[in-house]
Amino acid sequence: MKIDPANPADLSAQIAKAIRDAIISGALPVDERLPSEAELAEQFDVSRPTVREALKRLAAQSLIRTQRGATGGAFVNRLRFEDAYGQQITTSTLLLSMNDVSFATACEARYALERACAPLSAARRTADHLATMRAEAHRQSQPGLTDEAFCASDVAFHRALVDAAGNPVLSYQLAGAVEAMQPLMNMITFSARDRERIIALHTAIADAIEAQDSAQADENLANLAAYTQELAQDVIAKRAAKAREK
Amino acid sequence: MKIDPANPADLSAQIAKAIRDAIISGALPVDERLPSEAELAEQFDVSRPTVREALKRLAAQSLIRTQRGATGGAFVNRLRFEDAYGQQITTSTLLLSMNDVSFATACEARYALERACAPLSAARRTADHLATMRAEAHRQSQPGLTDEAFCASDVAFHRALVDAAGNPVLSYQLAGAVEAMQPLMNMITFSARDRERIIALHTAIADAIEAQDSAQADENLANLAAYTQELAQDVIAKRAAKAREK
DNA sequence: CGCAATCATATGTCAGACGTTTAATTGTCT
DNA sequence: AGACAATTAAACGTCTGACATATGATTGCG
Repeated sequence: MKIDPANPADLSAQIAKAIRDAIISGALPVDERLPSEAELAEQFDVSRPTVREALKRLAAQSLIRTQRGATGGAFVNRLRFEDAYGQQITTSTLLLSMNDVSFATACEARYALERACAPLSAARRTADHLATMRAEAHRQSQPGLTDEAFCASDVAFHRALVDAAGNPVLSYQLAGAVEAMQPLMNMITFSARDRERIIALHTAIADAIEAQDSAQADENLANLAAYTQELAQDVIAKRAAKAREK
Repeated sequence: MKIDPANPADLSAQIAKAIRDAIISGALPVDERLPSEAELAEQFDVSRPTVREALKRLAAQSLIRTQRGATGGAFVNRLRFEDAYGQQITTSTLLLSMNDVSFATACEARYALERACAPLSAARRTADHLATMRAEAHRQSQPGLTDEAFCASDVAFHRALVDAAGNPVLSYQLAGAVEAMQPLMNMITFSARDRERIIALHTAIADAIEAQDSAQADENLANLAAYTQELAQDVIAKRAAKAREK
C-alpha cells in the first residue's frame, strides 16, 4: 500500500484508490482483514474520519464489508454476481436516463445481446428456466394486467431466457441491458392486440428453446425486436403529433 | 428525501440510500445542487461526518461530484459512458478473479457477445475503426512483443470491433466482458505459431468488416473463439501435468 | 467444568474547530 | 464612472478528542 503525495486534498480518494489497487492486484486476498481504522490512519498519516471516508467509498462498491466488535474490522469482500447485478442495473438505468439514449439504441443493444445467448440457451435450458418462461408468458395474458406489470413480466421472461444459457458472466452482463430497458418500455402503452402478438412471440421463443431449435429462437427474437421497435416508433410519432397540435 | 428509522446504526448507509433513490427517481435532476453538508446534517438529524460518509459513498458510484469554494457543494452528476466503463471493468475483473470463473465460461460469454455486435459493426464501421483494427493487427505481428503487450493489443482490436457497431450501450456492456478477460488471457503463453494464426484471423475479421460481410465476420469470430479455447485447454492440461509430476 | 460477569477492541457517531478554496462583495484609485 | 485589488463569506476538506455500542476473549466464581 503506497503513500500519498503531500497534496492535502482528496486524501480519502487517494487512500481508497491505494486500497482498491491492492485488492485488484491480489495483494489483499478475499476475506483478508484490513488494519483497523486507527492503524490505517497512522500508516497513511491522516485522521480516522479521513480513513473512514475512504472505507465507505470501497464499501459502496462492495469491495469491503465491515464488522463491529472485538474481532471486527474491514474485510475484503468476495464480490458475488448477485451483488454486482444490482450495481450494474442501477448504473445502466442511470446511464440510459441521463444520456438521452434513444429507445432504438437501447433496444438494438438489448436484442443483439439476447440473440447472442439464444443458441446457448437452446442447448442448455433446464426445466426450471422453461417453466419460468411459460409462467411469465401466461401471466402476460391475464386480462387486468397494468402496462407496468406487463413490462415487469416481460423483463422476467427475458431474464429467464438469458439465465438459461447457464453462463453467469453472460447473465451478469445482460442484467443491465435487460433491466435498464424497463423504464423505457414503461413509456409504451400496449393495446390488447399488441400484447397478443408479443405473447405469441414469447410462446414461440419458449417453444423453440424447448425444442433446442436455435435458428427458430433467433428468428422469433428478431421478429420481437422489430415489433418492439415498431411499437416504440408509433409512440414517438404520436407524441410528436401531439406536440405539433400544441 | 425520507427520514431514517430510529435505528442508530448504518446511518450513513441509510442517508446514502435516501439520496440515491431521489436521484434515480428523478426527484433530483442532473446538475442539481444538494443542500450543504451542514444543512443535510440538520435535515437528517445527524452529524456532519456522518453526512460526509454518505456523500462519499455516492461519489464512489459517480452519482455526485463535489466542488469546494463559495458556490461549491455536492451536485448530481451526469453519469457518462466513459465514467461507467471504468467501474464496469473493475467490477467485471474482480468478479472473474474472485469467483473462480473458468476461462471457458468467460471466453464463451465474450465471444457470444462479440458475435452479437459483429453484424452491426459490419454495417456501420467507419474508416477510423477499420484503421484501428488494422493497426492493432499489425502491432501484433511485431517480433519482440511480450505476451502481455500482445494481449493488450488483442483487447484494443476487439474494442475497436465492438465500438464499430456505433452503439454506446453495446460498447458499455461489452467493455466489461472484453477487458475483464485480459488477466485471464495473460496466463497464456503465445508461441509464434499461435500468434500467427490469431493475427490471420484478426486480419480476416477486419477484411470481412471492411467488406461488410457479416457472415464471414461471424465465421472468423467463431473460429477465433474455438482456437482461443483450444489454446487455453492446452495451458490447463500442461499445468495439470506439471501438478501431477510434483 | 461450566457459566456468567468483565474487559478489550474496533466500529459507529458526535461535537467543535481550523485550514483552504472560491466566488461575491466591497473599497479604493485613476 | 469604471477597473482593479482587498476583504468577506460560504462551503468543502481535515483534525482532535470523545462517547456509544457491538462482540469476541478473558477472567472469576460456583
